This record gives sequence, structure tokens and C-alpha cells, in this order.
Amino acid sequence: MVVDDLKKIDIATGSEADKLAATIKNALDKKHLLVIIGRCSVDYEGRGKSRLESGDRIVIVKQDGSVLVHRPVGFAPVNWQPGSARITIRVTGGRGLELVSVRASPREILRVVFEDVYIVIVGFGLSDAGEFTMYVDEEELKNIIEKEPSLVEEGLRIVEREYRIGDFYVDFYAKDKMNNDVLIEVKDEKAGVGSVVQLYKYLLEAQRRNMKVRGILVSVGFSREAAMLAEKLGIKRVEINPKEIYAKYIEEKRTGEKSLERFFSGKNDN
Amino acid sequence: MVVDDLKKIDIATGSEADKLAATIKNALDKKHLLVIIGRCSVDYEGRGKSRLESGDRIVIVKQDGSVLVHRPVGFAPVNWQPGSARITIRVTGGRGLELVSVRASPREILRVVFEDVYIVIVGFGLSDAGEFTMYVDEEELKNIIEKEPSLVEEGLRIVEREYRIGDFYVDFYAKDKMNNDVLIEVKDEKAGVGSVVQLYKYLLEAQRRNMKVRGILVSVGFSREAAMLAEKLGIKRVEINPKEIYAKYIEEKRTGEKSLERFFSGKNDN
DNA sequence: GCCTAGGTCCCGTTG
DNA sequence: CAACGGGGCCTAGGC
Repeated sequence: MVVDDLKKIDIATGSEADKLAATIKNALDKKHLLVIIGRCSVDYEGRGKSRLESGDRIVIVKQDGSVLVHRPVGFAPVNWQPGSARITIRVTGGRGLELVSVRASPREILRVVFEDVYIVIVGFGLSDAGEFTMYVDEEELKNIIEKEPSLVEEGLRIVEREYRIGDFYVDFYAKDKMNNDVLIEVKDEKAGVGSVVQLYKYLLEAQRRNMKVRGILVSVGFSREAAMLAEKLGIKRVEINPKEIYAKYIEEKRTGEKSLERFFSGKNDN
Repeated sequence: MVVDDLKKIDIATGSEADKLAATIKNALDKKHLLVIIGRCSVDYEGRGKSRLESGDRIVIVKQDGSVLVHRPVGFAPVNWQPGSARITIRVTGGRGLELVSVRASPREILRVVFEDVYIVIVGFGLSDAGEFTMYVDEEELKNIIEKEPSLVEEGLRIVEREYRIGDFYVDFYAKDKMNNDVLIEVKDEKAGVGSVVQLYKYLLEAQRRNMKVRGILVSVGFSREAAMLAEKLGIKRVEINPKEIYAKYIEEKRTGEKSLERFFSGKNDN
């Protein structure tokens, strides 16, 4: 097979373990992206312990030392090592190749033993500077609420964001128009019982500290159980639609407004 | 470049988008493993919404339709689609290739637009039947505790595993030697405040149902805060070492015992 | 280092 | 289908 036009990529095949190992070692040294497809077994030991019997897998070693072992099916890697692990490769016996990744803390070892390597791909000139923007995440929602707390309740004033109570953090500590204390938790997905319990935990902790405080749970939706539990615990629910809010925000940006202050309900007093 | 000895793998390179698209289409149709390394931008919209500007990436489409877009660094994929999504490929303009994955529920769309494809790798004969065994997970711990509850407390008898209270499940419902009710939660990692709160939630629910019950939290360790909170709430802590237990278990297996019953403390009454 | 909280978390289980 | 809990979760942020 003749391959031409190879850009930013090198490949190595064949059954000479020494040669493949040299290619891999070089890639690891230079911190190139490395992809190995082959037949291997995998052992992991650290917080847990696992053994994966022999099969065809795709192994990726990234430039930061992350290791991913993927089976031909399934979203998640079957074994892995997060970045900053130290990786070594060696030849075992005649054809065997052993890739070992050691993570310092927590101490964890991943050992991939290849019986057969179908292909080694090295990406040596890859450059990825592309910006990644996540639009409507919880962070953004909180930013918007911080700018315009009236979205949550008329007359609300944010006192502090990421407010600490004991060892916990609640998204907002605020005062309502009667000047009473309010703790606010924001969820960008449907709130379950867990979310209610989480806020209730904060409220209990606050009450233990003699705060007179009520809670508001802001979310895109509530499970039936969560709604009932909130009702029982006297926690107010506020339902919001982040996409709608974001659409307005984008539109406003497009038409030249610099900040969020102006686009909400004609407010202009900032 | 001449490539020989290609086993279970096909590769395609070059700048003819039509030809690459045909290779990819064929791989998708036949549900082969597909790896594309190239320069692309990515848009995602569904529960969230993101845009990834152009850069060099590795895109993996697995046999079950999982799609992973990996940057050259970082453990996690920057964009993805879990399995069972419907995937299409088409040529846009002259050189461009567009891969679109649609997930039905929740409705989510992932669009990868390649400006440049460095290499396409198709794994057409991959077979992975290797068994995966995770040794000391919470499941195994619970199995062991179920077999030998005295590891948790002298005289304890398990009444029910995965015991339901309302909408929740506690790991064990047991009776102590005084025949009092006990709820037991097991953690295979250091227990934090959340674990204590979780068990406390179960206890509250049980008390609401007029059970007279206390709680035991079994874990490999406890955070300072978790220990204090448990103390305050009257929840008993039991610390265990799963590896030690597992080591004995393996040793026992190795020396020919078939089951767990015999190896614990000489007990033999089962 | 520890701990808390979030994630397009994914995934299995249950009702 | 919705909801809960687990994961070697990982990762960021505070102390």
C-alpha cells in the first residue's frame, strides 16, 4: 500500500516490536500525540484494581500524558490515566510491547501489554489553538442572575456570590425587598431531590448560625418529588429558561450593546 | 511512503474529499471503528450549546455510534456524543467534510466540520471479547459485608439489601444484637459530608415512617467534617480496608476455596 | 494536601 | 419515560 500526502502525521506498522517501540518512545519523548491500535490486555491498580483480558483496542496517549484505552464500543474509556502521568514503553519477549503509565497521586499504575500492534500513528505537528465556548452553562446563568436578580424575585439584591457557610458554598447570599436573608441555589438542569436537599443543608447550617433565612431554588425545571420536597421544606422554586435568556443576550450583543445591564427590562440605573 | 503488513486496518489519506467521504461512509455503514485526524471546528447543541473553533483534533466514531472529539491534550473529550446516535457524513464545497451526529433523546446535535483531513483510519476486523473485571468496587464490598456483617458490628444480622425507604435505597437494613433496626450505608472511598447527609436523609425518612432506627456509615475513611457531622447526628462510623479484605479473598480463591463463607474468621455455619 | 461542587457528566436500575 | 445513585469518575476553586 502506498500512502502519499501525509501531513502532520507519521505511521508505523509491521511486526518488529523494536522498531515500533522506538517510534513510540520517540513520540513520548517529544510529547507528540500517539495513537496505537492493536491487541492488548490491560491491568490497572490504584484506588481500584482491574484486569481487562486480551482484545482489540485503540490506545491514545495525549501530549499531556493522558492515556485512554478504548474498546471498539462504548462512550467511556475502559481504562485510562489522567494527564501528567509518567509513561514508559518497553519490549517484552520478542513481539510484545508494554506501555506503563504511573500517576503520582493518588498512586496508580496502568499497564497495557500489546501482543500485536496493527498501527502506530504519531501526530507530530498538530496545533490546536481553537477557542472553546460553552454557552449556557451554570456559570453563565449565575452571571446573568448576578447582573439581574429580579429575574429570580422582584426586589432581590445579591449580597455575595459563592457565599460560604461552614464548609459549604451556596451560589448566592441575597436580601429580599423586606431586607430578609435569602440563600439561592441555581441549577441549569432539572432539579431533583438532591438539589433540594443540598439547599436545605445550607439553610440548616445557616440556621445553626442563627441566621434568619429562607431558600430559593432556581432551575430550568423540577422533578415532581423535588417540587414536593421543596414545598414541604418551605423552599421557593423559580423556573427559568436559560436558552431564552441567552438568545436575548446574544441578540443584544449582536446589535451592539456592550453589557447585560441594558437589555433586561429597560433597567438602566447602574 | 509504503505501508505493508496492514492487519485489520485500512487507512486513507489525500486531499480528495469525495474519496475520503466514501471511505468514511462505508465505515459508518458497516459499523467499523473510525478514527479521523484532521483540522476541524465543532458545534454542539442540545442540553447545552458550544462552539469549538478550528484546530487539529482526533475524532473517533465507535461501532455503537459513540463519537469522541479529542484535542491533543486533556483527559476528557472536548465534544462528544454517547452511543446509538445516528451519524451522517457529507462533502461540503470542494475540500470540506461534515460529520453530523444526532441523538434522539435528549435531542442533541453534534456537527464536526473538517477543513483538512490528515488521515482516516478504519478498523474493519477488530474483535474485542476480553472480559473486564473490576475488583474492589462498592458492589464487591457490599457482597462481602452481606456475607459477613460482623465486619461492621458484632452480632449484626442483615435483613435486606438495597432496602427501600420512600424513593431512596439504603445499602442495608439490618438488626443489631439487641434486635434494634439499623440502616447501613457503604462507601468504597473516603466518606465526605455528602455521605453522612445521604444516610441522615434515609434515617429521617425512616423516622418519618415511625421506625426506631440508627445509622452506620461504613467506609474506607472519613473526612474530618464528615466524622464530626456523623458524631453530631449520632451516626456510627466503621472504617474498613477493602484491599486487605480483597487480598484475603484472592488468597483464599487461589488456595482453592470456592466461596467467601469459609474464609472469614473461621465461621462455617452456612 | 483536603474538601466541595459541577458536568452536554455517562450509565445501570427501578418503578 | 423519569428519578436516584455510582464512578478508578475528572476538573476547577477555596483553604
